[in-house]
Amino acid sequence: MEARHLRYALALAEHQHFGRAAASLGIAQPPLSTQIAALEREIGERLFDRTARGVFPTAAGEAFLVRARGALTEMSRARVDAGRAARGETGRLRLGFIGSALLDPLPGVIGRFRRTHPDVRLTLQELECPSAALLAGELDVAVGRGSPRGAGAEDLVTVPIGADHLIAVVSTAHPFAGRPSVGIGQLAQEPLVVSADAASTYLRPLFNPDPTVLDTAAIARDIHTIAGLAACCAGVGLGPNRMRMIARKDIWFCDVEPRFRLPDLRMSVRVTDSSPVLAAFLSVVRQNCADVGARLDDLLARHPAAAGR
Amino acid sequence: MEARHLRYALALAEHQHFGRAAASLGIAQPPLSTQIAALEREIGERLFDRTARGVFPTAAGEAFLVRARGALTEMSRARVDAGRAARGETGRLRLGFIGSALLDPLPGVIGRFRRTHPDVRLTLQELECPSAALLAGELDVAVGRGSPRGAGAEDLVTVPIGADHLIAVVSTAHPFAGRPSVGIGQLAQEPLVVSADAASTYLRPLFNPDPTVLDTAAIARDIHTIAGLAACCAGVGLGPNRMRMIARKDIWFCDVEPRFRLPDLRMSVRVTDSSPVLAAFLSVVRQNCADVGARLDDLLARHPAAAGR
DNA sequence: TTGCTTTACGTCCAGCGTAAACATG
DNA sequence: CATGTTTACGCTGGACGTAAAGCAA
Repeated sequence: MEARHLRYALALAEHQHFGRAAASLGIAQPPLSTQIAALEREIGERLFDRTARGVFPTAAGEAFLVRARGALTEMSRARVDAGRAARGETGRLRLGFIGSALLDPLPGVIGRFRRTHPDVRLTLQELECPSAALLAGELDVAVGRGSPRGAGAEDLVTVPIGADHLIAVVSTAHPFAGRPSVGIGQLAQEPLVVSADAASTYLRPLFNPDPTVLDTAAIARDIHTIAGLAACCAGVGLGPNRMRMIARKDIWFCDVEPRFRLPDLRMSVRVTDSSPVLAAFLSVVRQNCADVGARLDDLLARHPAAAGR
Repeated sequence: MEARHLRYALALAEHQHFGRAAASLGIAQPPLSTQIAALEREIGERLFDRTARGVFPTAAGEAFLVRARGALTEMSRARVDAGRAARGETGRLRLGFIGSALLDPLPGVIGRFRRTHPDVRLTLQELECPSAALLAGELDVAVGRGSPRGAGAEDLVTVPIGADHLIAVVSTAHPFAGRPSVGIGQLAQEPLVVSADAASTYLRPLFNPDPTVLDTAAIARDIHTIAGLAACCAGVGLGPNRMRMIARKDIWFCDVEPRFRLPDLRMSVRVTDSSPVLAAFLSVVRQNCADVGARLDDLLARHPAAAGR
């Protein structure tokens, strides 16, 4: 049984007339007759009653036609669904990110992606180390800080998706409140509140030649906790400029002088991942984050394993 | 797109290898390759990734395969459903009957039919005049008494499906209680309870030469009411022998001497009705009611309009 | 007779098989 | 080089068209 037989049977049922049905199919009457006969022979039952007043489906024919319609519908859906999947309009994307990414680039990117790709199942997960989950195959996109390390890292491409610099946050009751900026020297006199990796790595050069002040800093898991501890007058919080998005009335933000650049927020994906959903997501990222497109294309072109793209 | 393309794509996805998939399909490798290529060209998307480690569906391919499976399932169901419908295993049968038919032939027939044809939607309806509803096209089978009249009656075939004779029913407090039989002469002395058509037609010869005793009889719509009125000592109920199936403790049944045969219970169907469900039902009736088969065959053979059977 | 379906038969395309060429690790 | 896929090409089955033959009203 071929799809042709189904189409012919449906046309015949619709027109109730071999001649008109054949015309609607763009073929002559006799072939239609032989094809219907062949179908009936294969099914083993008469599907149509040929009467003087027209051609009508038998009980078997009625039952057959219902399924025939279903089968042809599935076939047209197969075509449509394949196209949608190829364009990344359906499917699944697992995105892992560090919490602070939710403040700046992610809301715009994710919001736009959800609007333009409403039928993609988007899994969002806040993680301490998204790139590890990406390497483990639990994610499709990781947004974190620094470059991924570990086995398989050579199969990842990583692009910066947003630069940022250090600012300070204090309670409105703190002497710094109301000041647009503070100097690094002043900071070194204060008890500090920073994130764990900031304390251990990228903030240390800031306090050269004596980075030991960081060893006594309070440690917070995310920037909301930094702001909260600062609000408690537990110390001066240090974090990225995008922390200003936090709208608490009991805190005050100061620029840090001189401006100190923080490690870029970076997005990683597997180069071996040829998922159209990922491609669609990257395309949205390109539109939202300046300069990402060219860097991404460059990296992908250079990468030896980027065959399937 | 033809069903062949779906079968080939599914085989390829299953075996992840052109050669083995082709072998499983009973064709050589190159035709499979060309057919898959043709399918991909028609869909407009690559459906399979050909890698060194095997052939794997792309995202578009995955989406396509889901629908392809669905379409082929529908096609095999089309075949199965057509066969089942042709054998009368599915479909609908509307049966109308007079209440008293529920006592004798219908329980056996309907019970057997439901067991052997559980997927047929059987509509059962108690009616005063089932044959009228059959003529009106509201029924497929009518079980009633006497022969159908009216426009279109020549397109019906009617066979007797059970003979019966008259018995009397009285209260256990009635003088007749305990007697195996009563004579017709004794009945004429008593107040009677009969059905409407019995009073007006087929019971009148019983009381010749003076059928006027029936004019004062109480009229009941069904045999349960006859028995109930008899139980109230409202009179002597007259009805068919199958009335003995009624299991009330406050009534007593007597044969009527001499035995008086009642009009046969008859089953009517439209000769123009070629529904397989009806054929299956008639086949059950044949098995349950002796002699019906031969009579039915005879009537159908003689009928000029019985072409489609 | 008329209108419609089926049968008969010739034609041509398309799907298949064989053989060779081409990619890829 | 070995394995597997694609391209090339001849062949054949079957789907189509035309013409003629049933068939029912």
